[in-house]
Amino acid sequence: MSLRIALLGTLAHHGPASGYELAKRFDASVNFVWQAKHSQIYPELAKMAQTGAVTVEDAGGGRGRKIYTITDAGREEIVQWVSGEDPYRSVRNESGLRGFLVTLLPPDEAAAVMRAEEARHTASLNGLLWLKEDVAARTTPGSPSFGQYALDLGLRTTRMLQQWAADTAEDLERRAGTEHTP
Amino acid sequence: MSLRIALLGTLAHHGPASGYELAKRFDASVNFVWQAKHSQIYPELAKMAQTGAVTVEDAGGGRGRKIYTITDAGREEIVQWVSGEDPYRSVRNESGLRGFLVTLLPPDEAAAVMRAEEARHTASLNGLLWLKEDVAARTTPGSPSFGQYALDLGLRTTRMLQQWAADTAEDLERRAGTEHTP
DNA sequence: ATGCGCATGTAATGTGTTACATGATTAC
DNA sequence: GTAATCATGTAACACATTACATGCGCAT
Repeated sequence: MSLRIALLGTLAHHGPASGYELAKRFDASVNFVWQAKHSQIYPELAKMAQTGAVTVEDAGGGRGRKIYTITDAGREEIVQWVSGEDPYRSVRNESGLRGFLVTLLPPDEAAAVMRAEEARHTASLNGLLWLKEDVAARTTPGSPSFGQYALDLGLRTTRMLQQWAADTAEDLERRAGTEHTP
Repeated sequence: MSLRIALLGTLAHHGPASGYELAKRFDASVNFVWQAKHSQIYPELAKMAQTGAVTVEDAGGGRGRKIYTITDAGREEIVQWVSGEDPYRSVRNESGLRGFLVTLLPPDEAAAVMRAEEARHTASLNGLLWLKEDVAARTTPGSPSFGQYALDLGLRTTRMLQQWAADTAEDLERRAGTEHTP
């Protein structure tokens, strides 16, 4: 369900697109909250076309390129989902899982793992900051602006993760230093 | 793979447990980074017993209760995974996805959705703070302390999400106020 | 005896990943 | 001509959720 909604949202925000374009947009925006490969996106688009959430039209380019456009029914689906009262929130955070397990390594090795995570987060933070400038440059100030809140969330999440990795690494390094090597 | 590792990690941190206990521990700790239902946990434990990552022993209670214990091979699997160089980090954040889509609602409705999210995060933050006190009370100060970094990550994540929901709601409310109703 | 919490599992279905397969257009 | 990028799809497999099914022990 969530993938379907995420795709509809992307179509609603940025307008009609081909499956390929959609996959790239996905990578460049929703990516830090939801991920999907093209092999999952294509069948989902076909399914949505059948149920009337999107319309398809054939276009040139590549091997039979298709453009998908969201319908009113599709928009209605988004509204229903967003304002829905389902209390369950699915969560998956592989970086966080590492944090759970890192204490099982000796402090010095654990610290190295966390420094690597920190570097990874720094890199994606730079990517997001670049994206933000890019979006700001193309947006009229004061307008609703696509994915503004989501981008903000992405920045906050990445900064938090980076900071956590750095603090954890520091703590582990301190421990490794004061350790009585057995 | 990640579920397997998360289960092994839970066994390594808290010691031997039955599938049922493990499922509850999972809910109470790893929950905010990884989720799993008992129907996924039981078969995975059976599989791990076959490959020698854990050992099983039968115990009383219920309908044939079984206790699982991590082996050295299981610990080695964790170490390999944590220090592994796989750059892919799977992410799934349904709360975040809502943030992406909320701008598709009229500002006042969107604000209400975000206020509801904020309340949800406040509730889970309280749960984590309670958990933290509970853990602190049972842990010797200065010791490595199980899942310390992960709990810290949980607190930071939840606080960040709560703050983001509040800020977003505020912004949306401001917009709803200054709006020229069409 | 009725319901609740402990306890374990399976079956059907849905979602997601990896690998395979194909072909057009553009730049060098 | 050949490599990269655009472009779409399927098949096999792995992972996850929902629903079904069972049974013990304890409290009311």
